[in-house]
Amino acid sequence: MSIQEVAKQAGVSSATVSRVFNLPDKVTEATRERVKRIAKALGYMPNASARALRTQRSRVLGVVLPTLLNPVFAECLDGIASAATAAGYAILPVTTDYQLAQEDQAVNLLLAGNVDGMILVVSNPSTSRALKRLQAAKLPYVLAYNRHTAHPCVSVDSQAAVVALVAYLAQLGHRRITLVTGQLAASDRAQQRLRGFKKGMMAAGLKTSDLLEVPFVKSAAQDISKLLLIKGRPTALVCSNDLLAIRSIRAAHLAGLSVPNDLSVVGFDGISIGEDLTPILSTITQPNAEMGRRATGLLVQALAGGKPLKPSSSLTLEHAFREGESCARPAPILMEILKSHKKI
Amino acid sequence: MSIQEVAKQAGVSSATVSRVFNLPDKVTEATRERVKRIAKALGYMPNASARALRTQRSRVLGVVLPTLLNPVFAECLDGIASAATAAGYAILPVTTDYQLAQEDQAVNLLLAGNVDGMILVVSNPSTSRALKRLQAAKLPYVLAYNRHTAHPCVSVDSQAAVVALVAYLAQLGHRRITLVTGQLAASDRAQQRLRGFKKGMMAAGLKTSDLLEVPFVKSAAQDISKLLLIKGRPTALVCSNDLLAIRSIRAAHLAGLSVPNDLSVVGFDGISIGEDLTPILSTITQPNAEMGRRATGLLVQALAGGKPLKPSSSLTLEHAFREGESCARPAPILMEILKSHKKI
DNA sequence: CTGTTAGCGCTTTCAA
DNA sequence: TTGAAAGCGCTAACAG
Repeated sequence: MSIQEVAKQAGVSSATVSRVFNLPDKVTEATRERVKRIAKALGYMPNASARALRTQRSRVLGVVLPTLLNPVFAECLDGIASAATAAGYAILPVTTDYQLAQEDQAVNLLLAGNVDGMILVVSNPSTSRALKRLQAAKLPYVLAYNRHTAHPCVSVDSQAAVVALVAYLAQLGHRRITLVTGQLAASDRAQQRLRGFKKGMMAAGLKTSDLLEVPFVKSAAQDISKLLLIKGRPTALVCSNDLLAIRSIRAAHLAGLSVPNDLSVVGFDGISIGEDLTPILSTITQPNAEMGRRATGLLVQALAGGKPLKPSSSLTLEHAFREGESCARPAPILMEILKSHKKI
Repeated sequence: MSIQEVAKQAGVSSATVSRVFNLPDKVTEATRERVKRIAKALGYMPNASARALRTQRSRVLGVVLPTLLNPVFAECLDGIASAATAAGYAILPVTTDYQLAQEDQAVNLLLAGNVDGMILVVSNPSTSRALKRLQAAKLPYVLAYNRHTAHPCVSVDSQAAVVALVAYLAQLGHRRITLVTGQLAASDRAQQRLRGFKKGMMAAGLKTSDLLEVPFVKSAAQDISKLLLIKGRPTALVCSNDLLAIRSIRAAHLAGLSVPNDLSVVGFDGISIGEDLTPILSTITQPNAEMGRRATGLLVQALAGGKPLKPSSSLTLEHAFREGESCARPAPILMEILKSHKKI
């Protein structure tokens, strides 16, 4: 079903049919209606490839994400998808599994796919070769979650969030707080959160060396539970993301500790499932879907204007602390015991 | 960077350049290498739209899913994405939020997007208008999760799984088992699981009327907890999906019951996060990523053969029961109390 | 307001 | 083995 067929049936030229769909004002109402009717009857749908070839714009947005298995990114993609659809764009998502090599491949794939622009979450904007390629290709793009002065980003201020969180925990009475993080090298977010943690600990006058890097997802709960079995164990865990927080709660269980009575656990991300858990996950929430929507909005706007997206158009969205049920004041008795251990 | 440019620089015709990439055997090694070298130096990438227009195949697969917010489908999409990429296809996902109207729209959108085929999870294959359209358009497609003799499907035998599950619970000693389900009308899976439940209860000689339909996600935990506060409450909950199971565990908590001591909760889906929870979710697991991969494989194969995908090529994948920690033998004392309540 | 026409970049006969 | 040329379906000057 091509435009020619419709034109023939309607007794007009293909140009007129094209106008009916793209510049309806430039066609008489009479012909417009007739053409529409016939097009509909024939089930005509414009050929996207032909249109893209002719206009040099595919109306497709590439999306590069670490994984869909972490609900953070699934939620974000959901936001991207809805905003893109609303703006008349299709999306073409690719995952990288946090691997730099795959990041490169992903960008290549999308470049080859003629996308008009890209939304991406990279490991680290400073070192990403994929980003360099993108800039070389002069393709409009926007980063999500990443935060870097040299790139247009939509993100939250993770560092400030964690600073405030540590202050809150300290104020609750926690003195032994450990940061549980995934591979620091794999994510600038993890690094920012670490900086926030150090800063917060310093500000609270607490020693800041308590950090547990959990590189392997599989053994995370075991690794964390080991930490909880030692004398002078932490009374609170600040987890770099919600998935780690969930595993930390499991680790507490494995170590025979109850959350939040024996151990406070706080996450970061605000994945929606956290609200349904028992205990409800205490966490710093990010507006994940909104993050995707805003990133998409920025990109679509840039595309419409034909302008390159400037780093100065970066957006910092609001985060929030969700109290939840996995975080509490440390039990006074527990504090005494731990203190005495310290003295030994 | 067009093929013409490469041709000119290499001193050959565009046809030869095209052959170098598509039919390399039909070109002398010498020219092949030279063209490749120059193409690489120029950063040439074939234009996907032009190729699609010319060949009438976009190498894009449409994907229609209810939502990305349920990890089941995120996991499945992950499988689809990896299989599609491996086969040289891009994917174009659209979500329907379980709405029939959006299902229609989604299919239209993808049809307009010139996809070569579609993988979809619909509400109900029997009644789906979207599927009719697809068939009318003669576009190859395959359903995932859905199960219907008139369509090519990749699924698990939910009904049999639940029959076996109920038998297992009965054998553990449970007599009061309630099925917790989402909107039955919105999903054929829910209906199949219900059938399995009824069949299983019947086989175990238990009364089968215990069913709780929870239409609103928001209030799910509250709704379920009400059920748990009545006299003669169930000792086991069979949940139609893992998200409901998670909310049921919360409901138990709200009702002051502990899982699995006071109440057994079993889910359905096998979302990966279930293994990290405390208690580990007892559930019937489906191979979600594999489901996506197999569906993609079937579709890609059909596309390669130029054959329509027949219902007879449907695949039933293996499900399994994951014991987990949210399911146990009912406490004997509890049974006594409940029995006495029944007598009152 | 409408039609004619050129051509987007690629693949694929057909000839050489 | 390679090249010439047509044409996929559409849009956008340009002319009328």
